[in-house]
Amino acid sequence: MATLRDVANLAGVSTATVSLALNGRPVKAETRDAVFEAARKLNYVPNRIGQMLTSGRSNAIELVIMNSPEHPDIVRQTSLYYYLLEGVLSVADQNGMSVRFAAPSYDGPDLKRYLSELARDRLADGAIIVPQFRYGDQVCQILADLKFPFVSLQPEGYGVAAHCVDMGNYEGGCLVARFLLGLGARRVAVINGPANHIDAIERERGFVATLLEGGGDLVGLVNGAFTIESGFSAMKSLAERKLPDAIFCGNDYMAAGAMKYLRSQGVRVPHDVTIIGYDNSDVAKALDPELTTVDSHFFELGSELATSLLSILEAPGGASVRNMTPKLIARHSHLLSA
Amino acid sequence: MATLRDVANLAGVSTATVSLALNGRPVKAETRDAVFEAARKLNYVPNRIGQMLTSGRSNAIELVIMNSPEHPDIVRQTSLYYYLLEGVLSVADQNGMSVRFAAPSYDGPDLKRYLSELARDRLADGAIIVPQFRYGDQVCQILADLKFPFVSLQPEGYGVAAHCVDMGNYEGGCLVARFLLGLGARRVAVINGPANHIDAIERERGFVATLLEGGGDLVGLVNGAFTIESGFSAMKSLAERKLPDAIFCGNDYMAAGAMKYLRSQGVRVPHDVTIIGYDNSDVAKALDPELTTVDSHFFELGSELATSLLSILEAPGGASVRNMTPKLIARHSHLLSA
DNA sequence: TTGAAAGCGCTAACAG
DNA sequence: CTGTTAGCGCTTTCAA
Repeated sequence: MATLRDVANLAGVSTATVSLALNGRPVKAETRDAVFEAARKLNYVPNRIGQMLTSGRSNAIELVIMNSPEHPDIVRQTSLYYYLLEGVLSVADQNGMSVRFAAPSYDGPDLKRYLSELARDRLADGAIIVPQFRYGDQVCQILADLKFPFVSLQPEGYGVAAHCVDMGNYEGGCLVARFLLGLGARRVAVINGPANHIDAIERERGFVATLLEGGGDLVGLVNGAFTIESGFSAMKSLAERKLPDAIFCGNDYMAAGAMKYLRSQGVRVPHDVTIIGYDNSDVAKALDPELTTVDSHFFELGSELATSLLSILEAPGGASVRNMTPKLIARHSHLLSA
Repeated sequence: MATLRDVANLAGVSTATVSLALNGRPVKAETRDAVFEAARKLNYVPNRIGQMLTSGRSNAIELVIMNSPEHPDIVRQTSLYYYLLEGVLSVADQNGMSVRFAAPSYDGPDLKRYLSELARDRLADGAIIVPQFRYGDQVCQILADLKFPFVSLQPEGYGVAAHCVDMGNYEGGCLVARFLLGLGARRVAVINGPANHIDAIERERGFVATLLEGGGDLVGLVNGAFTIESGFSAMKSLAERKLPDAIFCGNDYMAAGAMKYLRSQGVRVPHDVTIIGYDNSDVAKALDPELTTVDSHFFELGSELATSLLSILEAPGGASVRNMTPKLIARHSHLLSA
């Protein structure tokens, strides 16, 4: 593998000159040409490790998607984060940064070690944290104490003051409530995700506040696990009482489960009851009727997180919030008011 | 940030001794204790960049999921690769390796540059390639020429002799054909993915060979794009002729689209026609009726790829194939024979 | 405009 | 068992 020294020898100049030339610094034109020619001949590609050591930067960012031991399946079963990853990747790519990926779990001492190494082993210049659960502030706190640059996907004021991107779950909940009220729904139930999942909490808060304010009644509330099966059982337990006008499900998977249970009981969607999902995931379009849901724009979320992190790396310190706006996607799982 | 030298100073020994002690090499017990104590006090975490530079290894592997400019959506819209990524991550983690992620496109000169840098910039010790499309051999060829260690997710004998993990698409196709024949199906159609997608080709080859051998007839064949919409249109064009007994769809998304079209026409699944999907993706379980499909075990595929790569890094050279076995998941989108 | 030399943090070869 | 020394590949003063 050719090194800078090889190029220097071939071009008949010093390594310092090669470095200058290759990095576009002022060098006599002929010298520059000779250097480039030599580099080309040798198929020279700079050893990034060498560059890192001198520059002290790794030009990499780490995407950290936290997992809960209580709900190990959420990440694996809801592949939304793939889109987020793609969004991060696109921005990183454009800025010559590479992306590392990790998905540690909240429990045990391993986490502390992981974070401590993340912050100090110099493999990444900064991190994007997806806390998911309430205990996310532990993570942010540790990173903040270590003065390691990071952005977190969470609403403002959850624990540590830091840089965050708020995906707009509260607003999304409001959106759904307003939509249902507009449809004429009055008696409404919620099948939500885990009670300690940040997104679930926020969606519910926004939804319930807007619903009650608008004169609707919350007539049922069950927590599931963001999975199809849990949506099915949640719907089952909800159906023990009189069916509401509409059911807001914390994500599309649970909506799919709920619809499955209803169909098994001969209840028609949307004819007998309206179902609303959340996430605009793959399943939303696959269901029949297609699911009315909320799109959080996960790809754009990823790019926003990456953009935000890059600007923090440029100008460290402070705290900030960027608010993303979810969008309601009206499809066929709701009925217009009579 | 504490360095080795700081630890050495505090412990009153040389940096070499600290290095030995920290790496579990023979050192007098008291010395070792002193070193660990000093390291702990300083919150010392080894700078990986320094380690890399001396060892020449980065302890990272790069997961490369190739994209086609013709079908830019496949990766973004079928999130299966997320599970593969998780599988790679789990093995990497267990072996102290980290994972980088990239998703380059096949077109243009950028690809060559990307590969050339991948192979020479020393940021990754090896790569896992997911070629997806036929032109994948270009990529493997370049990497092989550069003598960069890699494993490719593809069947044996596709281009360059190398290390590959075969996900068993041919066998999966056979599985479906045998299943349908066993059900009594005779007139069968296929809605397949893009004609240049490796997985699609293999699934079809296995399927058609087994079907004809078993006395079935192939009465229709349309290529879609692995998306719901393309499944919908493919089904529409297929339905211009007499409906077959069964339709094998190249993936679950297209099966969802096909089912949607059929339902819109009042055709009942599985009563009037049997639909089989592929991938056992999230949508398979969400559909109603739940989709009979084939599971390729993407998580395990990821771990296998990583395991394979790690062993190549241990003992370079040669070529190998590891065959994975897909599994048919019988659910409710098929009818038992009368 | 260019070269010599130092140094980023670590490991390894060699002496002692 | 431990210290000295050299060196991994690069960038960056500092002189010339």
